[in-house]
Amino acid sequence: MKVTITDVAKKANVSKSTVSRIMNGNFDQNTEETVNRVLKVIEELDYRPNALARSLKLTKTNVIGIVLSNLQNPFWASVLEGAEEACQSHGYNLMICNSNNNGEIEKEHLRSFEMKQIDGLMINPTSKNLDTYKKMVDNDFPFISINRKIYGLDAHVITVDNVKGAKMATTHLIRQGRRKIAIFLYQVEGISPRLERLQGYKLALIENGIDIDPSLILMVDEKKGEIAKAVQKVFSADNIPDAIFSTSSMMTLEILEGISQTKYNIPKDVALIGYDETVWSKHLFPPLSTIWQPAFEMGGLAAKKLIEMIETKKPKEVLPKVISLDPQLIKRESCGEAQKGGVVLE
Amino acid sequence: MKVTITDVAKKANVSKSTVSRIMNGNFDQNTEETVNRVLKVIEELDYRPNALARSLKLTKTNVIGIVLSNLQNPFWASVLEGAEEACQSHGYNLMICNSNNNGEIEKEHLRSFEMKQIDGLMINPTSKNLDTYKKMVDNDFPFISINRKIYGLDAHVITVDNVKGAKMATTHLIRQGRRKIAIFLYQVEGISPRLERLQGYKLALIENGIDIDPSLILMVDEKKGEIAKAVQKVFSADNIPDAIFSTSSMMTLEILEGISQTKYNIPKDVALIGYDETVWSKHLFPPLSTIWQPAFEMGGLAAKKLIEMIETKKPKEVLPKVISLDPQLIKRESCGEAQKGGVVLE
DNA sequence: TTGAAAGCGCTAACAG
DNA sequence: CTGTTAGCGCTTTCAA
Repeated sequence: MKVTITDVAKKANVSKSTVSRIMNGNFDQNTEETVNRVLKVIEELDYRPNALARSLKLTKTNVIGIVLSNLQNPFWASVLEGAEEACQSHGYNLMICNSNNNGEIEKEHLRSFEMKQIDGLMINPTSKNLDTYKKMVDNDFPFISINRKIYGLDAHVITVDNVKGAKMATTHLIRQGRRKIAIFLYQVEGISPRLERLQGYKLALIENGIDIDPSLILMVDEKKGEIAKAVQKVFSADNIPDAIFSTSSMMTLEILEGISQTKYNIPKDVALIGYDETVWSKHLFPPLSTIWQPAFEMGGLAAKKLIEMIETKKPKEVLPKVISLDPQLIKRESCGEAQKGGVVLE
Repeated sequence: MKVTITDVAKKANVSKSTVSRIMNGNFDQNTEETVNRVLKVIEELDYRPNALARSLKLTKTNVIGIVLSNLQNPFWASVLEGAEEACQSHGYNLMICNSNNNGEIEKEHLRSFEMKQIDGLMINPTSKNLDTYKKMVDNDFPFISINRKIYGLDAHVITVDNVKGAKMATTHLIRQGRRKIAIFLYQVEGISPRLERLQGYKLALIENGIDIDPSLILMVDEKKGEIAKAVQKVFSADNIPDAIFSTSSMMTLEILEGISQTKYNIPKDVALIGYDETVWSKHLFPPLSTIWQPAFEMGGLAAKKLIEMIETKKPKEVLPKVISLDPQLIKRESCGEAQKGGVVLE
């Protein structure tokens, strides 16, 4: 049924080796006449080499695995697109799976990927399978972490500078005259962007001589409705914030909704800035200030680096191990100063 | 280096066949003693079968390919998540690629997928490679089209009823008292959802005794800025619409922006309804009425159907060939009637 | 310049 | 109940 290299060889009256050579572009090892004849047969038979057999022999699949945790978040959709584009242009295919931030599921996926003999792995790690990550790195398996650092493991990682981003956001609020700045965070759980955004927030306050008020640090569960609760709580407390720093784009929408159910007004009573610029940020009411992250670029860089690690066969020698990209502040009306003409990059 | 079935066999003092049988769960073909011994060695050696070798032998990879065109669009992100989840729960891996709606790129991806011996394909087809799709279907290769029908090809397809959705949207506008309803569409180019949404729009008008005004049918290029131009054009023409039906979520944001630059007000002067409910719809100003589509479900169903086609080995006998899911109307303030309490499903 | 043969790691008759 | 063997489709030495 399917046409194999043997079929081509027979029809062209040559051996499989010859076909193989020609398929792989070693034209100068054969007479022009044979080359043309074989090429013609390949065309006629519409022969496509079985990548499985080839990979088995070469122990190289040209497949890269990527495990992400939330494609609803446009940040990750962009990362994926960036990674896909880079893979494609370098001749690799992408095998994707979704961990949903669940360590068990992640572990299974990694196992499955390994059996499928992927050439390398890009991951937004749950951070719950340190031993597994470590084994890969130790075994010189090409591995790169995207967005999250893995504490206690000297792995390749590419992130956006979260301390910087959070500092920019918080500082912007301070410059707009706000002092009682609340931060909304998902439970930190040792996840580096969360830790670092909190740190950036604190640094900005300290640098500006503002005391850190623990009641303004809102750690919420990722469960539905938790954010609304937190908003309600903070606005019925003694110390009502005059600004909110939301550390995730999905969270921001819920905060907006929560605030709309209070008597407080954005930005008059409370300024709001969100992490992650999105297509909808500027269309919110009021238009939302955000921290933009180079997501597409990050995905692309991660893929390129991984491919370099794969192709040099010396993952550990591909430097630098840590790449940290720069975020940007996008100022809009939600922080209190109507920017005529819309966006202002700092 | 890597541990193979031979290593396990040697260490357990059995043949490869025995190990293979046990790996595949045929426990009753061996004495309990052997089974345990082999299992123990497998564990000790941390043996993971090479899926490449297995697939080569079995001509079955448990890999499904998916080609999409735009992950930025949350609709597709949801489809992908749905598909991924179904694959995962049925023991399949997903290989993903992005055609960017480009026929050439799509063709290359399909070729690459074929060589990688994927078991089946889900695709949002560009519709530019009819011959390729046809060959797959004719060869009994498991193939399913998502969201777009492929005219002239009797392939499996799963869509959301676009005529119905567009009719619901348009009818809603009419019921709100609007008569001069404009529709914004990307160039149709034989793409079924676009054709059908236009058709649904027309049907609604006809059923309500409203003449179709060609000047209110705005076909725009997918290039940046084209929508803004179209908005400007329509609002400086003689026949200014009192409602707009936007047929894509990204488009809607641009229309909103365009309108904000006119003197017209939503919903007072012009009502707006968008295709595709998104996380941000209800946070726009004013909150946007939309047509919701079961994207996650569609992805999941497509994957399950494909898997059935794969596993029965009789793709053509898996019925029905065409699945059409139902959209829903979500009413919000952008169409002119403030809905207290927010969402109202019809 | 070309071919024969071995082997990548696995499965599945078939035989015992 | 278990082992021997052939072979999936390819690449690559080695020899001619």
